[in-house]
Amino acid sequence: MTNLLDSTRERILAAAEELFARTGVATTSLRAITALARVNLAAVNYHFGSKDGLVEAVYRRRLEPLNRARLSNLEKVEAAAGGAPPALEDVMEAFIVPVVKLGQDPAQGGPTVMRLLGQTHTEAAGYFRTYFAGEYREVLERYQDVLARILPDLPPEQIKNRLAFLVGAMTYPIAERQLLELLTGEEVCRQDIDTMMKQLVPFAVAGFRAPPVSSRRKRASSTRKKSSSTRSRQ
Amino acid sequence: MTNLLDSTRERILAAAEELFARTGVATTSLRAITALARVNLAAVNYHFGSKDGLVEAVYRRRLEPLNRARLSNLEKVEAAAGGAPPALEDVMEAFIVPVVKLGQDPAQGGPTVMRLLGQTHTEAAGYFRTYFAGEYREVLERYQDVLARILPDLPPEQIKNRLAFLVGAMTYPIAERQLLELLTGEEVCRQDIDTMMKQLVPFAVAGFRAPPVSSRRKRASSTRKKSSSTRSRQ
DNA sequence: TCCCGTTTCAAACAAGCGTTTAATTGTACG
DNA sequence: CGTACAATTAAACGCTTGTTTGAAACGGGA
Repeated sequence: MTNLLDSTRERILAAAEELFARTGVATTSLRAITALARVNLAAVNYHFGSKDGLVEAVYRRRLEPLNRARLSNLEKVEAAAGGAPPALEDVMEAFIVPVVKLGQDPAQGGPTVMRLLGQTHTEAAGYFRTYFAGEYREVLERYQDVLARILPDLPPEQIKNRLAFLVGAMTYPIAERQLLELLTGEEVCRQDIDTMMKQLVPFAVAGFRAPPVSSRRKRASSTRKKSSSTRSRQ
Repeated sequence: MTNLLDSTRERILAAAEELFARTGVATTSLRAITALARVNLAAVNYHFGSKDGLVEAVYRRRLEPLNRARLSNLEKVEAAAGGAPPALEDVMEAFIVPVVKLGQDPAQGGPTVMRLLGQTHTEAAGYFRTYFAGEYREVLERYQDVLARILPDLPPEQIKNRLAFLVGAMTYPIAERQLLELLTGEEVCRQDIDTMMKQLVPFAVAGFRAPPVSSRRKRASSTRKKSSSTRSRQ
């Protein structure tokens, strides 16, 4: 049967993860993967059936623990709060911190896997849709429910939107770390992603606490006076 | 010389934009593009030199006006404020609204181009790095300077980080609209992207106004050991 | 030892890719 | 008209892609 270390299978997964994270799924050939893994080309089809099967395996290995951690973190936060709505900041951390830990722990993939996750919602969107949408949806719905209790004045669809903002704010800097370097100078990159993700917590907390956007009137007064310009053309 | 309507060139651009937005650059073949444009295969290399040249042309056509609008919007906001720091909300709108307008105006590309832009920072990152990094960087630096004046207590690197959060929060829902549908139900998609982007403004305003994260004291690490005390703020 | 299922291997496969060629058509101008 | 240049076309180029094949090597149980 399969060895516990299963060198071939594991090395294919590691090499594929590395290359997928670096240059994307579509542009990574099986030959590049098997060369890096120092394994025969046919081994991929033998162990994973197809390239698609390999892609699914690569992502599943990382996404499942991540989603499990997010759910269990949320349960803990709720349990600690008793029956009352938990603190918004705790909920944000329950969602964000598992990603930070993923990036910190080489056994879970380390920095490489962060870039891999960043591609989940773009390059690998097809596979994601096919294989993981259900599980991820469950996670988001759970968080949405809790957030609705914390922010009873915020309409459900605005909660959903802000959750999407949060996912984007988390995903983009992870995926585009090196691009960010070009765009904003080196300082963003000299600090590690962990620091950045921790700074995301107060940003998201404040964003969620922003007053609801009233649907009939275009804008209600924000937290501060807003004078000056009428809305000018583009 | 080139015709003003230049049917061949324009139809290649339109078809490529459509397919790039739908399935990405790497997985879109020149044959698929020319078939959709009902144009000969060799026309791409004749008019654009290579596939890379086509990719650059497709993105340049949309990115240049977008960045120009963001810069001129910012100038207007600053001019309207006189010498004083402009309102944060105006600055956020100056950054976000051009994207909304892009999605509303079919002449500028409409919804298709929104998905295209969503891929800018992932799939097309290579081309982006090569051709557009400089221009985009200039835009971000200008905004960063203005934000530094509005939020003097926020360290520059945290401004950069929050700008990255903003870009992500804007990019992701645009790029992954259909994925969002699967994840959070249909409501997110029944409303249009424009509404969503407008809701992003107060979210981002509040996020930027969040107090700076002090660098020396680091938060207790995990969700496990943490009192769920409400953080006083706002 | 032999056997048998599992795993590895080199080689080849058809299909699709971006690009190039050389010939043809279209079109404006002297 | 005829010439010159721009644009289009069908066909082919060489190369890479994911996948399959059939044989070789491995590794414990009888």
